[in-house]
Amino acid sequence: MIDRRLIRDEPDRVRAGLARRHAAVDIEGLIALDHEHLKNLQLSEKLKHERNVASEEIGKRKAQGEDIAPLHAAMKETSATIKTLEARNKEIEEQLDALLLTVPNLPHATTPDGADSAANVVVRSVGAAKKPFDDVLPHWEIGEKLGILDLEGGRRVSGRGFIVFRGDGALLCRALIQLMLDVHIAQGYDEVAVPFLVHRASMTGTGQLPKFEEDMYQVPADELFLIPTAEVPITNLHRESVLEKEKLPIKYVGYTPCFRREAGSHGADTRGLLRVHQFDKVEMVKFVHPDSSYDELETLVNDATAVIEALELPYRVVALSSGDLGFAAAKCYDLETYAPGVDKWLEVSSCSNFEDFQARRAEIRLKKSEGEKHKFVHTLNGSGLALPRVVASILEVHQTPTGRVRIPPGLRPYMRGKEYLG
RNA sequence: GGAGAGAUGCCAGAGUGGUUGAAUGGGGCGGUCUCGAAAACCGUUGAGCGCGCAAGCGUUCCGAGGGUUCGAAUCCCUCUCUCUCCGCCA
Repeated sequence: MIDRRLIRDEPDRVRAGLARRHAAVDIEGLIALDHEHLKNLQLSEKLKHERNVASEEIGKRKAQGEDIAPLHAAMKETSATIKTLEARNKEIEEQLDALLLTVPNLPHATTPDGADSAANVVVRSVGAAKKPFDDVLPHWEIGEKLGILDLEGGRRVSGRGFIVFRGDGALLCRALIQLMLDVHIAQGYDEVAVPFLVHRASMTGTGQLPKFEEDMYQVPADELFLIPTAEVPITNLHRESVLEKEKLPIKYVGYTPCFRREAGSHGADTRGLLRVHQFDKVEMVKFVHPDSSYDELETLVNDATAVIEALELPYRVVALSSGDLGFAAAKCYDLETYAPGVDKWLEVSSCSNFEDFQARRAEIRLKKSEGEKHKFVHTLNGSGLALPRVVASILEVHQTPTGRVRIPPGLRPYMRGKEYLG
C-alpha cells in the first residue's frame, strides 16, 4: 500500500510513478475522497472537544446538585452531528481503503522505464547461451526417457499442470532443496518451516489480495488460501508487530511448495516443467532498515545466484522495467537460467525490494528513536530458487550426446555421490 | 464437534458509567550511591491521526464492530481470536 500522505502531499509524484507503470488508477478520486475525509475529521474533532468540555462540566454540576437539563439538550444535538459526520467518514474510509489496496507500488528511480518485458535490461550474464551439442532434447523428453519425470502420472492424479517425479527425479528435487537451504543458511539466513495455507489477512498483507484472488487456490470451507509462494507466510511472520532496528536485518529462508492457478496464462508454456500449478521453491525473505534496502537487494541477488553457480548453469540477471514490475515491487531483478533444449531463458528467481509497501499493509513497523521518520521496515524477497525450471535447465544444460544427464559436482553430495541421473 | 474461561500499556495484572491514557509490580532508560558492579533509592517510559516552523494543542485507541448515554475500559448486542477439558484423528 502506498502512503495516503504521499497522495495528499505529493500527488504529482504518485501520478508520475503510476504512469511509469502504465497502471490505470483513479488517483483523482482518491484525492477527492481523502480531502472530504480530512474536512469531516477536523470538524468532528472540534465538536468532540466541545462535548468533552461540556461533559466534564455536567459531571461537576451534577455532583453539586445543579440543574443540568439545558446542557444535556445542547450536547445531545452535538452528539448527533458527530455521529452523522463519523458515519460519513466511515463510508469514505471504506472506499478509500478498497481503492488504496488496488494501487500498485511506485517504481524506484533505478527501475528502467518501459511498458513491458521488452524493455527489461540484462544487467549481467554469466556463461554462454549455447547448445552443448546438436539435437539436445527438451527436458520433458530426456526426463521421460530416463524415467525420472512422469507427466502422464501428474495428469492422471490431478490434471494438466501437475507433475510427478520418480526415482532420481524425486531425489533430484529433494537434493536441490537441501542444497539451496544449506547455501542460504551459510549466507546467514535462518531456516523456517511455515504453513502452506494462510488466511486472507496474510494474503492481503503481502499484496496478493484483493487484486489477484482468481490466481489463488482456495479452501472456502475454512477461508484459507494455498500459498502461491513462501513469501506470504514468511513475510507475515512479523505481521502487526514492531521490529527493533538493532535486530535488523532479519533474514529467513524456507522451503515450501507453491500453488498457482495460472488463470489467464492457458496456452503458454504448456509442455514440460515450465509452467505448472504446484512446484517447490526455496525462498529468502529479508526485513531490513529502509536506509539499506537497496544494498540488501543486491546481496539478495548474489545470494540467489550462488545456487545457480553451484549448479553450473548459464544465467543472466535482468532488471525488470517499470511496466513489467510486480504489483508490490519498487524494483525487481529476475534471474534466468538458460535451457538449450527449448532454447529459452527460464525465470528461476525473482528478487524484489518492496520498500515499505508490504510493511504498511501488514503493519510491520520499525521501532524508531527520537527524530527518526521511518515508520516501517523494508521487506525484500527472492527465490533461491524455484525448482521445476531449474530441473529443466539441468536436464538440458548437463545433457550428454549419449542421452545421459551429468549431475553437477556441487549437487552430488546430496545425491548419494551419483554422477549421472537415471 | 461439545462444555467452560478469557482478551487492558513492553510483560504481568488492577480497574464495573464522570480529570483513568489507565493503579500496582516487573522490565527498559536516566540518575544518586560505588574504584567498578550488584543491591537500594529517585526520576522517567504507549501509539495513531489532525493542526503547527516549533514548543505545543486537539482527537482517538483498554480484541473487532455496533448500541445505550450529555459522558463508556466500565452497561447491552454481534463477531473474532486464545486457552482449558471432553470427543474424533495423523
